[in-house]
Amino acid sequence: MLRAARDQFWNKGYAATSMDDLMQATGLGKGSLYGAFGDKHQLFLKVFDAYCVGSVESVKKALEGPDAGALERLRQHLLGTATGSAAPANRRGCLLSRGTSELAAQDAQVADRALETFRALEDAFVRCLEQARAHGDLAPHADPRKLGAMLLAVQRGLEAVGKAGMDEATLRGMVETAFEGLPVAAKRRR
Amino acid sequence: MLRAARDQFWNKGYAATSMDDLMQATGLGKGSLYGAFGDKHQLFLKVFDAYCVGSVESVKKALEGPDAGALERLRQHLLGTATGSAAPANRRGCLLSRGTSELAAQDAQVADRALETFRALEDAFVRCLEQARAHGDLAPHADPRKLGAMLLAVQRGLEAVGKAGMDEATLRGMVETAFEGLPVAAKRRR
DNA sequence: TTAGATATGGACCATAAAGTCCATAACTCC
DNA sequence: GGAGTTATGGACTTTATGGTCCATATCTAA
Repeated sequence: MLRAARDQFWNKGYAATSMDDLMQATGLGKGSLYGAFGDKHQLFLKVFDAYCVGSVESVKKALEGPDAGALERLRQHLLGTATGSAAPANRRGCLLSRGTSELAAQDAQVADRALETFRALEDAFVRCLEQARAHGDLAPHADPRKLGAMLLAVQRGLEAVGKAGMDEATLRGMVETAFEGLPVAAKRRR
Repeated sequence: MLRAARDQFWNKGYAATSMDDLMQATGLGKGSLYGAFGDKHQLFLKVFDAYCVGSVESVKKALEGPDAGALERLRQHLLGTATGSAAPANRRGCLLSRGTSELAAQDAQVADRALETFRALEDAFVRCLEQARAHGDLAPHADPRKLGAMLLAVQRGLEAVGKAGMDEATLRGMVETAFEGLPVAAKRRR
């Protein structure tokens, strides 16, 4: 039920989604919607929050695993974002981006929730990079925090340019290039 | 006059901006607006297009110069984006991002214009990186195209997370980290 | 000055919006 | 099964919206 509302906001944006759209999408009457959520804005917050929770959860799940494959997991995850952001099917992009872009400037609740989510995504990246460093895939002097933040920027950038229709190869190339810049452990000469 | 309309769209978004807002902002009557632009959508396209032209132009201007300082110019430019995206004053972000996020999925004209603009920005970065390579600030094997694309992703990412209120230090750190990953010319030992 | 053309403002219209309200339906618990 | 309570749908109200239309103002050119 929240999923139907989410899809409406996701496809059309907040301002362009009317309560009638939401009624039709959810199959609920007006009284029920207002009774359960208060108003459009609160309903959006509920939906947005659920989306943020789900996003962070799924990223964490995708990145968790042993130290050995950590760097490769992260790489594959970002390549997946690239492919996903480019797919014409997925033209609506990401609700986190869309909601932030449309509302954050004038809605502190949305901005706060978005910031928290970005930080959580960054943290997930950072943890993965720490594992990679521990395993020796990353140089000992590498700074997982800074690298994680940088990769978050890349990921959000993929989203942004993907929505304009940038081709998949370019998006994947962005990820590859960012990864090529990571400080790898010095190769031992023997 | 277009500037007033632009600021409305910029501050409130496309759907949330009413023709009354535009009338009030521009000081024009309804007949004039419709007579001159057709409708709200066409007016937005005009505004959006002007914004894209202006953005590309100003980036090109900021990056142009001799080979010697090219890499540093690019670095400073991106650091400027970081600071600008973080500034609470500039909370509305960038109209290119906002418009793309809100409309690109359902409006091919906006998507096309945005894509063209992203490509132009990338090109400007690429040219700058070519200069840097020619001057020896970048390794001979560096691929300016791929690096430029990656930096574009970083830049758009700054925008995205900045709108959520991410702090300036983190944003600038993202840029610094991305630059630390660029392939520099091997240091000569003598 | 003036006839023709064009630009302008705002009254006006039909529609769609967010939100209220209430008669009824569906549950709960004895 | 029935009294009391809560959830539900949708008619309704008010306001705002995008867009049309036209009387008037302003310009142009001879």
